[in-house]
Amino acid sequence: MTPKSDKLKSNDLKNTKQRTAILNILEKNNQPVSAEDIYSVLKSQNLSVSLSTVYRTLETMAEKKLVTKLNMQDNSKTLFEINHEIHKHYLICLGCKKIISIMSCPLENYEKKLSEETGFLVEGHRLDIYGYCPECRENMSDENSTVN
Amino acid sequence: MTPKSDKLKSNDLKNTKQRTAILNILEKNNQPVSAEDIYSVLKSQNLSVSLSTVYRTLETMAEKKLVTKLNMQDNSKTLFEINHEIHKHYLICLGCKKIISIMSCPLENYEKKLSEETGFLVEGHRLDIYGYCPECRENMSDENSTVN
DNA sequence: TTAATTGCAAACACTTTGCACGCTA
DNA sequence: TAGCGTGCAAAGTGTTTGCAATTAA
Repeated sequence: MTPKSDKLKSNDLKNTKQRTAILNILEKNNQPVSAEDIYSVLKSQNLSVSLSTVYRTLETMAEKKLVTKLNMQDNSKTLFEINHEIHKHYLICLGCKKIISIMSCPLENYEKKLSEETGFLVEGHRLDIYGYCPECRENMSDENSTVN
Repeated sequence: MTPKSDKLKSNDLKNTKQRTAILNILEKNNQPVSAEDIYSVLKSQNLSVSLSTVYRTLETMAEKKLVTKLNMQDNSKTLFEINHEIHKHYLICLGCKKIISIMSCPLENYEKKLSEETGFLVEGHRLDIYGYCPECRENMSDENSTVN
């Protein structure tokens, strides 16, 4: 029994080729991906999985905490990534749209302070940092390079 | 000339009753509101403004930096608020969905550090904090109160 | 066997757009 | 009166759902 089927089984999910394939893709990506992204990869692999199955699978896996659902502020598609159970934040490049995970979190003490000051019971937070990655910075300083 | 028409004029926007009305609603609200919210208020005031005009106006005003566009992570409707030109963060109550602005920002030094460590040129960030407001905490401790 | 899972197409919610008319400057 | 702004209806996009057929356990 492969670790993948274990993962499914232990969450009361039947082990189907669709789910395994989707889980595979998520595990191979260290970047959050959209349902459509996954669907495209599956298609290119000639694995027939319908887009609605992709959505349903991702939703189910999110409920089971196998994956994490992310909505970026540009309100484009919802992104999904394997849940590594690690508190993370994201550096989002405004140039190439790359998303880089960062594991450090500057907010632990702040939350405590905030809670004391406002009476708000803090359950969690979402921090995304926007800017330009080193590669895009380089391209920017190159006056004549094309930017879309 | 009212301050409102000034605001529009100085941004090369014609002063129409629709825009004034929308700006009014935004200014009265210290909570971010959706296009639909604004549309409802307008309707209740018997001001005939179509929903598409509300969307178009908000979009235009966002371009002119008169309003700020917010997408919350639950991927519900886009919210808008008057741009106070103040760097803010939001406390979002998971109980009553209320959104509270906070003016302090714990991240200034962190951004600098991050930039040094990663080579990422930080342009900005988005921080939302989730939890329960004092009122909802109270309701929670009240075992028999109804929660939706 | 039988309940969970899937594919398909249709429905959905929110938002955007094309076009003819209206109104501001 | 020129052209920006508006209303309407229709189209778009991303996502969800109903249902009948399929498949894992």
